[in-house]
Amino acid sequence: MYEKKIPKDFSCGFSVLMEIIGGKWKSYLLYLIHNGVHRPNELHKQMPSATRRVLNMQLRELEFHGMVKRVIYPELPPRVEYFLTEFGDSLLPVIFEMNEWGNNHLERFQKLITDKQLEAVA
Amino acid sequence: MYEKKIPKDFSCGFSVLMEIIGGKWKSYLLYLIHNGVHRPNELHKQMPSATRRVLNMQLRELEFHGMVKRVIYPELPPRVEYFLTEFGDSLLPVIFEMNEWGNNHLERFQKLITDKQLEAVA
DNA sequence: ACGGGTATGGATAATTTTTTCCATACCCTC
DNA sequence: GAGGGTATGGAAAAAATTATCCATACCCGT
Repeated sequence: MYEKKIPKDFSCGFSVLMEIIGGKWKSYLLYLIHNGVHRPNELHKQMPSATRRVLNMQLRELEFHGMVKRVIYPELPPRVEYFLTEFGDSLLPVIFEMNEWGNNHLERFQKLITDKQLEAVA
Repeated sequence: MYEKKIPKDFSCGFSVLMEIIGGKWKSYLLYLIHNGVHRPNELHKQMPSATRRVLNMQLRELEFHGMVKRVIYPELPPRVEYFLTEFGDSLLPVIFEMNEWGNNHLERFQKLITDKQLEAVA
């Protein structure tokens, strides 16, 4: 386990939220689980560009933070399913609003990026 | 200037938002500028644990993304002030909602962190 | 026995972000 | 001219995050 060297300051709500959903795939994981994708392998199929390794790690962090619950079925082959907790559910409206703001300015932002790349080429 | 090697995917609103406010001090910068702290040195005094270097870099990114406007006064000693753009203003409600969610769960989260540290010591 | 399915994690490399250190340039006051 | 104020950025180190590679273990069907 990696030990952080610079202590983080969780004195404001924003920093807490960022600690919980700051990971590269976390918000998408929450979204997919909310949408009925519960098993690790299924989640991976929905986001092939992520590694199983990273998904497992971020899922465990989400579990540690109380956003998802990991249910192990005593079967063979092994089956595991993740579900949102009540805590995790409460986060969805925030994620949706964040996503909505971004969508409202998506084109403008993409144009910005494109123009910058053109400029770099020229 | 640092060139990214892994291209980012800005196809969803969430990723756009995270690109804009994902930096360690960016949301706090926006908040302070909104609250009337406009000059770089004043901003630094409000967040002493950040370096002037980092603040400058993140301010330039916020400017590039169109969230703040940098105004240079042709005076001596030099004076520079940052202001939120209309674009930046539209982001504030989202930041406030993120912060509010975190505040509502602040104690629970901090207890989680504390317990983990105690566990590590034991 | 081999290939495929499930789920997971160690070790290390690569990438990205942030920090640290030091440098510039100009003006003012003492 | 020494010390303070303003604003800014290069170079490199440190820290944090993510990616890559390979390994485990068990079961099923062929």
